[in-house]
Amino acid sequence: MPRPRSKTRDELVQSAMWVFWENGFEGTSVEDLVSATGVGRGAIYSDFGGKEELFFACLTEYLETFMAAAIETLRSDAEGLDAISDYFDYFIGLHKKRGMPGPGCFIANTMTELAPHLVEAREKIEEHMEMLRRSFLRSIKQAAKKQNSKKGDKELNELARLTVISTQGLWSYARGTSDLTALESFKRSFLTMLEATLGR
Amino acid sequence: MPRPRSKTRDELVQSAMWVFWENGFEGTSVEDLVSATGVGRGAIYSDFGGKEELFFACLTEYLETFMAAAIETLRSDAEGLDAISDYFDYFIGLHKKRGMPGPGCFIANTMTELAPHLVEAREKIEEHMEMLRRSFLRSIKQAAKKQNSKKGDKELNELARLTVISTQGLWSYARGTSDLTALESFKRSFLTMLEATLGR
DNA sequence: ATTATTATGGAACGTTTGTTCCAGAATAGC
DNA sequence: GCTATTCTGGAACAAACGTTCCATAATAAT
Repeated sequence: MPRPRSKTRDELVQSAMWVFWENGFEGTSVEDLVSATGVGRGAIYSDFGGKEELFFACLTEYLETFMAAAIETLRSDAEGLDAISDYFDYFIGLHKKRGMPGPGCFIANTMTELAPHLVEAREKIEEHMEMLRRSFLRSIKQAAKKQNSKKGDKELNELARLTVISTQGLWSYARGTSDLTALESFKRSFLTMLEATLGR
Repeated sequence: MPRPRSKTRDELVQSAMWVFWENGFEGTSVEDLVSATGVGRGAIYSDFGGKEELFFACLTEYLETFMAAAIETLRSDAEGLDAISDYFDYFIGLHKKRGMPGPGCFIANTMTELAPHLVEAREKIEEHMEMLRRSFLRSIKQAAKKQNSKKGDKELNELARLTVISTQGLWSYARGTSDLTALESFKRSFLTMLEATLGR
């Protein structure tokens, strides 16, 4: 008996996600969202309550779909540094598809724009960073074992966090340059560094 | 004969710089600037023409004073990796003084927020990144020589760029965490990695 | 003191912002 | 075909935005 929706809630979130990802929270107006999603203002407010709630729904969607798939590359077939290489390829592939300067990482963008002033955003981001760090740690431990590394647990943990932070830097950098090869070059150098460091 | 200024143009830029640095371009209203600088709206428009022009003046000020001093740490007394360590300390010291979550790096913030959509910002940033890369390269070459590294010029160049990107990641990260020790930990790990990589 | 000159800061501008609201459109069951 | 239900999208809103403008204040020169 209800009138059917032209777009489901999930479809709306997915369309809006790209807009927020590219332009940030402040850089996106509700008008932008309306014209990008093809949905009326009423729908946004009846479904989410406001721009900020929609933004957080998009952030969650990003974590649960896009980012989850990226992390999945760290847990699938490849092992050790090869897995980390796959993680890079996943993001670089996106930028190859979307063109440069690219969208970067939605989480990294939000960290820069909102985290200092919005506790809610900061908590969500810190939680995600922890998950990413643990996934990197797993691959790094595999690599350390394979190389008979003498590094202790504490050092491997620090390397995992360093990988998280450096990686966020790369995705930020991807928003500021037109040079796609810089991303490939970073990946190569970073893996070389990791290998050299573990081989001690 | 003219009425003297309550604040010189340079003082205005310096006050405004901190506001833009903390809150970004979109996140800062002209009202914010007025109350932060203690200057009337008229002054902003007669001196700069508008919000965007003032923003770029602040970006330039940041590069010429704050960032120039940071790069100076790479060229002064310390050599090789010690110089890079000093560069880290310079920024970490700022965050120690200002409190966490910190302001990060004005350039890195602008790269994330404006670079994809504003060519003018992108060019200014790319130019600065090049300068920073060359400065890192100088220190890295010193370190390579000291360690009798077998790395070729191409690899050292890639390491310098990686250092730029990773570092930007750290300053972004500083906006999203309350944990100051994470910055110190990153510095330590990163220098360890650089040393291990060069010693090959 | 008077005048000439220039910065000042608040009033007022038209837009654009995020949000609210509701008449009407669109379907499912009868 | 009619009714009940609920989603739709544009009209309308106050607030905030960036910007313009000008009477006023404040000095330096006369």
